Amino acid sequence: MKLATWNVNSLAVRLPQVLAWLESNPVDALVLQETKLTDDKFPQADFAAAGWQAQWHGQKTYNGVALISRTEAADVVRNIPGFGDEQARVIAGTVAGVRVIGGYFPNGQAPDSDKFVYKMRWQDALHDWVREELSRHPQLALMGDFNVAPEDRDVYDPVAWAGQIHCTPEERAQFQRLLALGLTDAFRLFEQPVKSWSWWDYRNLAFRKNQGLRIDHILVSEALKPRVAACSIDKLPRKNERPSDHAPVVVELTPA
DNA sequence: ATGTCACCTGGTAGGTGA
Repeated sequence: MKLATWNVNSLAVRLPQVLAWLESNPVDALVLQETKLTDDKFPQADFAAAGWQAQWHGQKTYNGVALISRTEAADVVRNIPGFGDEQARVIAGTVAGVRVIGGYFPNGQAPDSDKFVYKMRWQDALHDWVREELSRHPQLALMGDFNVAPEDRDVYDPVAWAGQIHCTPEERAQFQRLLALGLTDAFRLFEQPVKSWSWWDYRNLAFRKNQGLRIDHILVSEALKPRVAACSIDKLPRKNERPSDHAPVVVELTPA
């Protein structure tokens, strides 16, 4: 069984790439971020024609998430229950016995901005809700674009990025609070190449120079952790002619 | 090199967010 996450930076632009990637990578579930589509524009028929189920939660212009799966997701939740939010950032569902939560964490813009305050509030709410979800669904994967580089080894230039957005102590503390719920960063369960990133800025020839951050993550619960067989970042789609700025992250699970 | 991309409004450019 395989699960994956990918920030596609506009599903309208990237739909052909997503369908092609799914054909080469037939995962059981894929969560998407930054679909940037209102719900009426979601390309459900295109996924269905390719043999995929889809659940989605979108809005105009910004954000937007989706859960693509081979079998239909059960108990689907959109956004964090009880947390009033205009922004479409969460979709969750149970696929093949695993609770899959896909999140597009707020960017935060800058540590002294209102958007950073929102990022912290959003993460507080997410934390408390994930704790409840874990009690209901021991086998759980929280994955998505976290917009946080958890450690300096997740940053191409940690000195330049020190204290900058994605690297502040507050964001890293929030990441640790999620781990303290009993979640594990699946990527770090394995030896990985140094300078492993999931995002490269479109500017500055960052991908060519491999200047990136690892901000897309798959966190697994204690009950799911023994099943994790592999976890990797697929850089291939970032080499496309018109790529997303993010690469997919994939986790492989042994059968339950 | 702040060297890009995607979206919007409202127009053939400028602003916003990432």
